[in-house]
Amino acid sequence: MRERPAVPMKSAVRRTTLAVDVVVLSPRAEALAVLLVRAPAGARERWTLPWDAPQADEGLEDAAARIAEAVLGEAPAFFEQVGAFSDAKRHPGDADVSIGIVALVPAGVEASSPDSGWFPLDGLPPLAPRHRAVVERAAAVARQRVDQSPLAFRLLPPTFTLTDLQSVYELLLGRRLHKASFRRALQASYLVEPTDEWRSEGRGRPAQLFRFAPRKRRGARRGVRFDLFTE
Amino acid sequence: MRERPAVPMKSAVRRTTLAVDVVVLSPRAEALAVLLVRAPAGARERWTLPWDAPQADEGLEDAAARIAEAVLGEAPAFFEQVGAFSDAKRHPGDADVSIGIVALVPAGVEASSPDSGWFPLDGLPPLAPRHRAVVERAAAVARQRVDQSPLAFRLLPPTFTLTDLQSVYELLLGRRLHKASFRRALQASYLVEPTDEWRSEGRGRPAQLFRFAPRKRRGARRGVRFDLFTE
DNA sequence: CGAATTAGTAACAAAAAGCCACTAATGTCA
DNA sequence: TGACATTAGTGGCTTTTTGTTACTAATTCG
Repeated sequence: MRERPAVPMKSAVRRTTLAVDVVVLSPRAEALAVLLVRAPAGARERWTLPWDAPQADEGLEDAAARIAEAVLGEAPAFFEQVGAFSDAKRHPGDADVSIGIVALVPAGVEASSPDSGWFPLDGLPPLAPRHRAVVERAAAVARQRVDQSPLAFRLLPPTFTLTDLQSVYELLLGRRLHKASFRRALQASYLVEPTDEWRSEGRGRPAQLFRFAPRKRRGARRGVRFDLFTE
Repeated sequence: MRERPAVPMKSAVRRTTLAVDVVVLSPRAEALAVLLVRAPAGARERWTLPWDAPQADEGLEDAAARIAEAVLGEAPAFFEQVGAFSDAKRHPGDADVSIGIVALVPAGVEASSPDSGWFPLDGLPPLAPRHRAVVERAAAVARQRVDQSPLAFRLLPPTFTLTDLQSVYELLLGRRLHKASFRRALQASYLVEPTDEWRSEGRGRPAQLFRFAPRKRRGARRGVRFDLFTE
């Protein structure tokens, strides 16, 4: 009856070129910043995301770790895929498909490569169109996940003040939060514990340092929230 | 100092084989179900996810639409990437990398291909290991996104009762919800509007039919919720 | 007709979040 | 040295949201 099978699963798999594009995010100078590397001479744009083709039998996250480590000197502690990008948008290596991966690095970590730099998300230099799309998606994913995953703690050193933590949340969410409410919610969550150290930052009362130490898992049996839709 | 450049972006892009694996989800018999197709004779497992290699210059979502349409007769209205899978886990076509894409179709839509069937998520037949991973990830993504995106409405016909809608939420969330709270939250969200039709389903009072018609965008200026962490 | 069944809502109680104002501990500088 | 500016941290009141119970409404079944 049918001229061809309804379920076309037998077509030969085409060979395509694949790239892993890494978006390393970190708070720099009161803004979320992306780590870019200088493009080789002759490239159309002067800066690109760190990227490479995955090696044989190398997982995508492993490839991302290797690529980020080459620029930073050490691998970030957090990675997450943000999507596969295959549209016609130009890639610096002309890869057919890019896997975008976001990595988070604490404030203060410096890149080991001199051919790299941190650029605030709202002040990026010209990038290949595909890289621009990957960065935008990565930022959107980070903002969307911030209260489903302890992302914010990956953007801070092992100990931090509660004001530091609140600043990271404000950075990701793009709005100011109320100090008392923020601390009350944090208290109820059992996510941090105080150390016995205090940091004096010039003027003002010294702040206690805390560390990320999630202890309990509350049921969180909440009703449905229809007002969180983002699309 | 270093023996090789810190930023290894010049390695030749390897050629890899790529597959798009589609997880079509729909509520069937009080459970979330996946659409599977019969594998060709000689395959190690009798069932697989619908999959294929993307054609030249075909976007990944376009490929997913084509693949799903071949089984269903029409393309689903909703697609979302759930990740790229590259680990050694075996794929039916031995693709190096799979892009997993979840598609949602309303309750009641029938497959046009006789070589296909709906299987509840907790009663799947043996699948290739990579396909099993893709299905698990797709279900996790659907569950995670249900209150950030109007997913639930994609699993229902154009008009539905509020009890239908609540049932879909309960299916996705895996727990019962309170009727009054659910309706109050829905009311406040301006996501649905009543039609002037009513449905009588055997015994009991007839229920009014509603349609998805999002009207307002509330600011949703809420504080941070630390209790929503899922990992 | 009355019991069973499903839809829909009012009203109250409990919990969470927003908000303001306060106290605490430091540095700055006249 | 002592007032003041500055940042940290908290108590407690108000407002909003959510959980819960218990009701009323409209239908079928027998």
